[in-house]
Amino acid sequence: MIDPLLLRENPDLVKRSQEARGESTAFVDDARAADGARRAAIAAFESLRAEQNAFGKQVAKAPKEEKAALVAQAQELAARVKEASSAAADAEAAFTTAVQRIGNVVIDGVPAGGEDDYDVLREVGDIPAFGFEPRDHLELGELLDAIDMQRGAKVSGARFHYLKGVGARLELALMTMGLDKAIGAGFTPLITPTLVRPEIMQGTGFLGAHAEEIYHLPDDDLYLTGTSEVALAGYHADEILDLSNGPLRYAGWSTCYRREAGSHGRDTRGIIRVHQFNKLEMFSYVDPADAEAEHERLLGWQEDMLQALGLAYRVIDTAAGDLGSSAARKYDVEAWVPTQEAYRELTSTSNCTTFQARRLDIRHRTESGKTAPVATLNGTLATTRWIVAILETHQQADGSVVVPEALRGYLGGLSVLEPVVR
RNA sequence: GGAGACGUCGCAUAGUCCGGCCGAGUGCACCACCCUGCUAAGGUGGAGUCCCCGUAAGGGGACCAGGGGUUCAAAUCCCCUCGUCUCCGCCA
Repeated sequence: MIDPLLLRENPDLVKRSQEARGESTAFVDDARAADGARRAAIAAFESLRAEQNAFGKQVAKAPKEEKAALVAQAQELAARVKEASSAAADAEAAFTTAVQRIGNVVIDGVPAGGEDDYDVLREVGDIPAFGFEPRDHLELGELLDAIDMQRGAKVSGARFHYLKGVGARLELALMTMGLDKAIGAGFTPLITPTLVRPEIMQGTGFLGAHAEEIYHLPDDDLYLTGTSEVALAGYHADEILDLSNGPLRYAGWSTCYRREAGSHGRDTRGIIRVHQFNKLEMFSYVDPADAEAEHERLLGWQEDMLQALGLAYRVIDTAAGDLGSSAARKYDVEAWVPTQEAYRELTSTSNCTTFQARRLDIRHRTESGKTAPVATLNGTLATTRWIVAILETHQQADGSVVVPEALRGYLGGLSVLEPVVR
């Protein structure tokens, strides 16, 4: 949720943000009108309530013989209070609905427009060249007996897979390498719940435009998380944090579930787009003044990972229209996937400024002693999908795959993954 | 799955039976000051969160797990939900 004060005092800024996102500026006017109506309704209720409170004290103190008359009077007042109270509650709800239609105010410099309007910030690493026809990750995965899509489909359906043998080890190695990276940077490891309550899913902003992407268990009214961000953001919901010693940083390790509704036919081959995968996610709670610097730090750690794995990649500054409602800026790191001759997203890091924290009621105490919403940021350090880029980038003519040096320690010293003869 | 107990301001608790004098007492912790010849003890005062009006000083409202109800009036009575604990049963 955006800052109601900003809406009141600088609606034009909010409108410009909406325009950059390609969304309606009318939402801003609607929300402002709802804000005015809400405040008027609250004022009306509160003055009536004050009257009732004062009157109630008189009734309590009054001698017996006068009580009956006073109570009769109070009854009438009570009816008016009740009416004003529900009017105020309605106005409050209307305001909340209106303000929640507005996305986070994008940061200056974020390119306007939609999915294809990103800025490329930099390209790093050499695009691999092969003296042979490179195999795609699934062909390699099957040669190595590392990925089994057929059995995944048999057991769970399309877009499910088994990681087997070196495939399973590779994923654990990546995740563990990411975890070590995070721990080195001062993150606290956290293995998170993957089923969460509606209010947490709502609070993190995933029940809006992306609702159809999310698995829901109606019998228990719980949602399966599509990213550990949900549980990591919910972790400190309704709390006042102490940030006087710097940011609170968590590295969440969890399985993620996505319905992939609306992506039928896209990335149907292999493990690029699957319903269930694992992810190691950084999550920071910071003083809003430090948010943009933290964002750069998260991006830096992500790039360290890709560089250590010998992957060619580029960093893009995602356009406003492709941000999602909570983010004010988002950088994606995309690795080169040789057989697709394209960069594909491996990580994403978002600065949600105070937007997410406001909804989840996460605050910190400022130097003046007042409370204020914190800023939240998240960023990926490893996921199942990375296996795609690693296998394809480091493959050799015989179908074997050279293990990047940085990963060998996590694979018991294994330096080459060899095809399995069956 | 069955039975029961409980959920109060950072922590620990009082208040709930008998509704109004309870936004709420006490202890610890905390902050300021005072006192004390020293890492202890004592004294005085302060201190919750959110919202509304106001430039401000200040005023007002809400909040006793959450939601609803009864009532002129609810921490207190009733209902539902969530959570914690204990016992029994069951289980990968």
